[in-house]
Amino acid sequence: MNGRFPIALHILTLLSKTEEELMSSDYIAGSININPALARKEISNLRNLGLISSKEGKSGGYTLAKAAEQITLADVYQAVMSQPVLGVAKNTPNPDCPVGKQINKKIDELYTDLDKILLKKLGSITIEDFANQFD
Amino acid sequence: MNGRFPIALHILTLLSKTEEELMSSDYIAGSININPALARKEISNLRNLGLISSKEGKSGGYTLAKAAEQITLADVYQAVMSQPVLGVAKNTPNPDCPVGKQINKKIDELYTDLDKILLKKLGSITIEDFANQFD
DNA sequence: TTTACTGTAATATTTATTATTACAGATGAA
DNA sequence: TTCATCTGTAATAATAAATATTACAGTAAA
Repeated sequence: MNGRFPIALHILTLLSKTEEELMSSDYIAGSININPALARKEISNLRNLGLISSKEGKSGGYTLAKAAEQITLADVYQAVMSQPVLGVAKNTPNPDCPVGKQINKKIDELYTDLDKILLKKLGSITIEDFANQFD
Repeated sequence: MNGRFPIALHILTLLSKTEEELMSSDYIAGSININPALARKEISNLRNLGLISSKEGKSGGYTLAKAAEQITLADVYQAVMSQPVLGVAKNTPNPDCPVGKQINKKIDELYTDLDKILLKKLGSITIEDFANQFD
């Protein structure tokens, strides 16, 4: 996984802390300490996935699109992961070698198993759970 | 995780296929289709961890340092992972924000949990198991 | 003493990530 | 109506990480 998971989780946690009022990308970016455009980009992704609502224009900003107890860390994980956790087997091994010939397939199967296990755990933790750890 | 896991797993799987004879880095690199120096670098790491034995000089090469059923994928995982699977929370969030102040710690705790789960699964699969999937 | 290996460092190249800049479009308020 | 403030998004630049390459010293067998 990459640095997007912490960022997405941070964003959603912040939003869960303010029920009604809209939060700006500047504020969010300031809390995470990243560039506002980068924050907006990730928010955009999260919005496309139905996790965040936005309002444009003056005094616009963001809120959660659903209750914090209805968003799990599995949603976050899937939002930011383009590839399986353990990375992709991106070698092109020698097809004349019995091992090389099949190893990518076998590694993919393993990764699928591991992903399932991770998702199960992540699916058991909601944003509400996570956010409740903070003061 | 990065591309090193597939490479290390490939190497150990290959070695498990030849009981006694030594295998050269050229052959190994050829099967994986990577540079021999890169293969030797990973092998060197695996050797330092007691998973591979090597012999220098003419007709030198590599063998497993222990039986394939005594090496698990958790060993491989730990050999190649310097960081937790999900990456490190490497932002330096705003310490004046209650969330920013503590989020790295909380994310680290989560990652530790997830790592444990992955290691449990990986620890249940040996190189022998994995290699037996191949013809 | 030549040949075929490993061991390792130094460096180059490529790829991925992250940051920055810029600006059009939307909305509310003076 | 026009100004200020915000989102949305693209284009680009900068940085960091992964991977590949080259080179060669050291070791051991023949």
